[in-house]
Amino acid sequence: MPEFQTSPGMRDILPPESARWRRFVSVFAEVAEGAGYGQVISPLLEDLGVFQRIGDATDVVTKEMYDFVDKGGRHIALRPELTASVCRAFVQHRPLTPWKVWYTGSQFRYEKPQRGRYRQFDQVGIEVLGADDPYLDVEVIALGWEFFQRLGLRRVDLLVNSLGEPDDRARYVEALRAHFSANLDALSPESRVTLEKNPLRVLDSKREQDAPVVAAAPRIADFYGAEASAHFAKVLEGLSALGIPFHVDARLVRGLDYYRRTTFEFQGATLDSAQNALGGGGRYDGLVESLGGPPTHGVGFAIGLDRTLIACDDEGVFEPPSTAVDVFVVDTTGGLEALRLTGELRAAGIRCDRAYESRSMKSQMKSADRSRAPLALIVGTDELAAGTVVVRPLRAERSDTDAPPAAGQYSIDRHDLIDHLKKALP
RNA sequence: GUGACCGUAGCUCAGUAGGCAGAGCACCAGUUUGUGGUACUGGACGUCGCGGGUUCGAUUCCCGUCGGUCACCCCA
Repeated sequence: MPEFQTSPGMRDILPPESARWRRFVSVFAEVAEGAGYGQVISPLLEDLGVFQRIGDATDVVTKEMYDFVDKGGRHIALRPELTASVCRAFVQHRPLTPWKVWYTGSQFRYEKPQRGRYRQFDQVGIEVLGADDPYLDVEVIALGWEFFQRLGLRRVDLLVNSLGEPDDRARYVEALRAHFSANLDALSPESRVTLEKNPLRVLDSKREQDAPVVAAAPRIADFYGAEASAHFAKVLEGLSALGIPFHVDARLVRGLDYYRRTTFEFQGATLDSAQNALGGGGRYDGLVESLGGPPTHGVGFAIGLDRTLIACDDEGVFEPPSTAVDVFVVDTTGGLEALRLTGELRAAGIRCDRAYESRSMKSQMKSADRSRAPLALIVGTDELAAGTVVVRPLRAERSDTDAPPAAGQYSIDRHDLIDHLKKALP
């Protein structure tokens, strides 16, 4: 074991997986920018208070934040999520509304790591600030759905719910508290603790013991006022109009307290229930205000890279992209010619690699094969003297084992090489 | 934070009732004096996660610790 390794819950993303990450983000950028969303790049660090406004009943804020006092005495936190940062940026810069933005980046939560759950994790997401249209909720959900489709995922379930207006929600929480308190004996000890802090979360319990009491709990739908009912009905109408399959899950409550009215979650059907949330979001009217801004509507979602990529693996879609170069230069004259040639080729936009340390031709050809380049360019003493280069197609089936080793290759004048390659390469 | 299981080569894993550390794959080289897939031959690679204890002797037994996986919790 090396002396130094990554901290718990932190990882290195190496090639070729790193190329897949980059493409993941670029696919998301295409979806978002194709709908008029611009990218926000916000700092990794924020004043601790920005996140404390999210709510003091959420573990993300109370137990899981990386925070410290900087050299200037400021109390700083590594961002545990991005919605609060976006809202802070909105309050600070006051852009025109509706403000439609997308983002990507690392977030930090001090949790015990598991598969699909890391202390530094990446998300992509969108937020829209300053519009109350229920069809906007639908647009936001549809963009998330579209993104999963583009990745090739087919086994993603969309769950939607409404938490009602703040008043509705407050009355519902009281009803829940009453219900669970009356059935305290039947609840698991863990849920009794949860009940004290946040009765909504008890609905989320995965313990079998809690199932009967949870099933008998009051339904949020019975507490909607006229406004919330109308908004939710329009959301469902819009989803149906777009042909996006969904089901309403009255027990869907999200972990962050700021959600109101619409909430939704994308679940990977191939994942175990413990870590099956690929992404989620909802409407959070009121968050901007709590950060010192004007009353502002907000809606958005975030999608986790790790879990979504695990789902892609499970479904066998969105493979890592090939990072192969176009040609591989083999130089048996000492390497200076390879240095010149790769420089010229790269300047001409031809992607190329080479071998080093003056290895044998056999060894260099082996490297060429491994590089997955379609062509090898071979320069030996004869070619160097004659001003030519041998072009050898690689990766072809060499079924004819009796053919001479050099079959299929050809020599070309050094001056014609770049033009020739530009035509020969796909 | 709680609980269970696991840490031996770059990777996947054997193994030792406590006595010089193993395989397959991968890597390097040769068989092939200028040519990549197969085959054969050879080579390099380990503080057996770390620290302490017991012992003549510990990778093996005991304790601790760090790391990983899984479940709870939480969430992406």
